[in-house]
Amino acid sequence: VLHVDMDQFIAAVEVQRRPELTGLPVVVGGNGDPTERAVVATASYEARAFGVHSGMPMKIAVRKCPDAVFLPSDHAAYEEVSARVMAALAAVPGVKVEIMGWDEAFVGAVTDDPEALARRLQAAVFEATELHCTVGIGDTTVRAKMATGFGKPRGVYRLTADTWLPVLGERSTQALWGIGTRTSAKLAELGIVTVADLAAADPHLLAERLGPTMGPYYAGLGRGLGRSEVIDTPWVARSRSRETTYQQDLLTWEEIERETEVLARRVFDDVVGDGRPIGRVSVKVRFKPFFTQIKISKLPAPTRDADEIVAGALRVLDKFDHDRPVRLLGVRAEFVPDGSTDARTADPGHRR
DNA sequence: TCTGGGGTCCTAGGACCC
DNA sequence: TCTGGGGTCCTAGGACCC
Repeated sequence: VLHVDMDQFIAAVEVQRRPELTGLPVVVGGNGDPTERAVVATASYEARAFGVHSGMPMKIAVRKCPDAVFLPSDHAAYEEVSARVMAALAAVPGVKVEIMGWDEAFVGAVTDDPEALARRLQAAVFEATELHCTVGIGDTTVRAKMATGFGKPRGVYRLTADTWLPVLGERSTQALWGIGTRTSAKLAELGIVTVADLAAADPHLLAERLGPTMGPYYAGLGRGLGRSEVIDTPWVARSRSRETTYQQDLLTWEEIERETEVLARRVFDDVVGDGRPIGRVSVKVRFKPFFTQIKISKLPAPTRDADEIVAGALRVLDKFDHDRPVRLLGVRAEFVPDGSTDARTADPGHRR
């Protein structure tokens, strides 16, 4: 299993089409206006030196680095480059490609020389895009994914069953793919702090404290265990959603209903081409100052009709408090589940 | 200090039925 | 009048990822 991850993807795309930005602090996020409610999608290395990082509110970023170049996030541009990256990978003979996001993919192959294959993948991506990537190698998706971090930038790195603990054993469990701050804190309460601790933990205890599926999964994660096959069948989306943070809080219920309808129609536009019916609709409301609730409801019957999706969203919306300022609204439509299960589902925690 | 947008899956509890 | 055990469906909330 190889994990291909583009280096500084968004910043690299932006600098590539504006070479005059080379060497400058560049911050991409929102619509490029750092006075608005938005967060940083990517900061160039030069901007990072000022303490700017992705996820940071743009308002904070401009305070830390007032001279940075602020650019709007341009999804269409990143998608176009991403498609070329994925096509270049898929064109390498003898590989399977599993796309994991705009800028990363697993590549499966049978080879005696995975490092040589990794270099071939890097060359193929560079030829197609003139952009650089890093390749991690492992015998599971977890080992390959974790290896990538050690190869950045432009490198190749391999993790094996033998090197997993020597390399990662002393790191915090939070370094692992699929363990964030919450789970890391829960594990710490059990005395499990490092990857080595987790590797040695009792799966039964973890099942008791973290759930019958996730507990044993985390125990395996500590040892680098995971899926060893790359699945190249196209991903079938479970849902589509649209959400908006308003620059000014919405204050009247009429306005909140109007905006919910706008979002619901946008979701309809996204799903109409798919052909599959919608079975459930959910609405997300973020109240002032930052309290978020999601409510969901099954539709009376599966539908492909715009008005029924809108009506469903408005029925769900009506269950929220009517008299509080709203800073975000979201609408999600779920396709009717089709019963057949994707093998990726056997790999809990991430998108599989 | 102010916290985006788009996704996936797991867990737990209540309602309801036999 | 007070009550077990098992199962399914539904929704809310949580956690994580890119």
